[in-house]
Amino acid sequence: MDIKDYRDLLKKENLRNTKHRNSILEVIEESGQPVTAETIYLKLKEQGVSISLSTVYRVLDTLIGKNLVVKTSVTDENKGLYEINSMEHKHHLLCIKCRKMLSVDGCPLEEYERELEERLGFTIKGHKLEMFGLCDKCKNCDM
Amino acid sequence: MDIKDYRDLLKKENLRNTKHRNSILEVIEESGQPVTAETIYLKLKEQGVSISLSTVYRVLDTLIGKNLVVKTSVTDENKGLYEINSMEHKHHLLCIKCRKMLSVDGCPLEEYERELEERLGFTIKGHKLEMFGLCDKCKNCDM
DNA sequence: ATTCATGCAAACGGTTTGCACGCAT
DNA sequence: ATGCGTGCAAACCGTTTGCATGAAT
Repeated sequence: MDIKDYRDLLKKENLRNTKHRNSILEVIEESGQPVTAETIYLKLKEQGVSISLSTVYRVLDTLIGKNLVVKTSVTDENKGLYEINSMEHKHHLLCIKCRKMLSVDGCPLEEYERELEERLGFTIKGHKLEMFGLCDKCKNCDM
Repeated sequence: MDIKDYRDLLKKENLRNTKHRNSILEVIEESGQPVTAETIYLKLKEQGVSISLSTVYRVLDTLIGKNLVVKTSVTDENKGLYEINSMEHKHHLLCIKCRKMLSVDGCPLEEYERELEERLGFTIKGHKLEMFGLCDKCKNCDM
């Protein structure tokens, strides 16, 4: 089933159905949080998939080109973070201790942006909001 | 006066008062928007200041260490963006056409964050909000 | 059979670092 | 006189690219 999962998705975008594209989509999807190219690469290696880092980057580029994946942000070490493009408007919550990242649906900014547009003569097309702090677990332990 | 401007600021932080530190602070401050290391470097060259790019980076690191400067974000080309640490809570508006960046004071997120904290058991320590769109000028011209 | 995907190694570009010299204290 | 700041070149690291090979259609 690994190999069939994303076949239709890829076909719809006129992309060839390759093992790598499938496994990369799978890794991103099931990790449930934004991941770096390196993470994808390592997870695949771990699963015994033979792949090169440049392929990961190329597949990511391809998938981004078809809007199946989005590069949502960048880690402290300047590594790009990628996730499935759910098309839903999401924001992120990063735990500064365990580095886990949560996605949050919904958005409190519509009114604010409308007010800013009026005040500044700017037309706002989008935004990116990242919050950071301590997650449930980390805030209750001392190390 | 170039040389005296930031002397006290530097002294207060136990930093030696050097020409480069002064001019870098000056360039960042008077540019009034987040700037890259390269921009700083080029502006200084333009002004006839002899400096190397690595010094720019080192001075930036030093100033960040003393909280005089903050690295607020990253350009599309992965260049870091630096600005004076005004200590005020600010957000940014980037014009996707002319690439000008505006800073906006104030923040509409307090309540939202409190609500999220309650809902998710997360303690939110901070956030970063970037908005993008078309500025006053750009939205009225076609090219 | 043709076109596109992949691996490898080399290139790239922003940033960092080691070392010798120079300047602020 | 001392220690910190600086320039230069080389290293570093995430990402991209050229080229030859392999797989999907």
